[in-house]
Amino acid sequence: MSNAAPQQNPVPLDAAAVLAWYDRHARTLPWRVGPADRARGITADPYRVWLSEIMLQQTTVAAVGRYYARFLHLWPTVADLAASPLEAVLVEWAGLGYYARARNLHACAKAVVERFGGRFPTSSAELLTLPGIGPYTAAAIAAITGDERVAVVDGNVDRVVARYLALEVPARDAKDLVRGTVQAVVPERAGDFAQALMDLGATICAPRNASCMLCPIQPGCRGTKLDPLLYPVKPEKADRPTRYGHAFVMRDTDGDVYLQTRAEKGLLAQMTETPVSDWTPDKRAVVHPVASDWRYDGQVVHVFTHFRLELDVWSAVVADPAELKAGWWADPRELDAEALPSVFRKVLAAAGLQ
DNA sequence: GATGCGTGGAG
DNA sequence: TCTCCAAGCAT
Repeated sequence: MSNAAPQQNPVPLDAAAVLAWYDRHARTLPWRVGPADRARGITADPYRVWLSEIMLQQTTVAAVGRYYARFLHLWPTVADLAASPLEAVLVEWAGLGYYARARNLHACAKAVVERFGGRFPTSSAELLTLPGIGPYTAAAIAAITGDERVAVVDGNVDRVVARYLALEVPARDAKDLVRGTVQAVVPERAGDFAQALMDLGATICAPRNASCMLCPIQPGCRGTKLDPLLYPVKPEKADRPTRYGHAFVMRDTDGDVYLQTRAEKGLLAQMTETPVSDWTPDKRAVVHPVASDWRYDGQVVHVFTHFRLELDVWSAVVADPAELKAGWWADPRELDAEALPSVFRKVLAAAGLQ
C-alpha cells in the first residue's frame, strides 16, 4: 500500500441494511432456523448447527445436503454420535472429503458428552476448545445458537469485506482487519447477521459475479466503484505436481474383493483402500502384491488438493487368499458399507466393480 | 506462518 | 478440457 493514494476511513458496514436484506432474501436450508421460525419460538439446535458447519467447511451446500440428512437420521443427538464406532462415521462420511473432519467430528461428540454432559457449549471460547472447531466454526455456532456478538468470518465474508474495502492484499494476510471491520458492527441479531453476510457473499457478492445493484451495502463499498471482481486479491497459487502409482483389485474365487485400512495419519487416514504401490513423482514398474495372472484395467486420474494422481489399475483372481491377512474380503454389491474415498471407488469401477 | 488435507460442480 | 473453487482446521 506504500504507493497507494491515501484513503479516507471506510464507511462502516451497514448492519441494519444487511439484516433488512436478509429478512427478505434469506435462503431456506435444512439446518437453518430463519427469522420467521425464530418469531414462532423455534431456536437453533446447537448439535445440528455444529454438524452442518463441520460438513460445510470447504464444501458446497449441494454436496452436504444428503450427508447431513443421513447423519441426522442415523445419529439424532450428539450422544448417539458419540456412542457410535468411529468406523461407522467414516463409512457415512466417505466421499465428502477432508476426512480429518470426520475423525474430529467423532472426537468432538465424545468430548461434548464427557466434558459437557452431552449439552453443547454455546460460548465461542468453550467451543474453540473442542476438536475440529476453529475460529470460524466457534463463532458461527455461538452466533447462530445464542446471538453471541462475535464476528463470523468465512470465505464469503472475506470476499465481501475485501471488496467493500478494496483490499489490496490477500484476505489471509489481513485477517485482523477483516474481522475487526465486521466485529465493529455486529448487531443484537448476531446469528442472523452472520448468516446474512455469508448469504450475501454466496449470492450477491459471488466469486465470479457481483450483482452490486442488488447489494444492501453497495453505498459504502469501494470495490463497486472500481471493479469488484478485482477483489479479493488472489495469493500466488502453488503448482500441482503429478504422482504415479499402481492399484490392485484382487478377488477371491467367490468374487469378493480385498480391502484394507489406510494408515492412521496422512492422506485419507484410516479410510478403506485397495492395496496400492507408493505414489511417486516418477512412473515406476509395477510390482504385483501376489503372484497371479494380472489384467491391466487402464488408468485412473484423481486430483487431490496438492497433487494430481495417476493410478494404473490391475486386477486378478487370487486362488489362495490365505496369504492376505491384513485386510478383509468384501462383497462387491455391498461396497456402500465401506469407508471408500472417491479415488478408490474410481479404482474399483475401472476394474469393473460398482 | 506455511503446509497438508478431498471432492464434485460451475463457467 | 481446464481452472477455480466452497460456510477451515491442525500442525
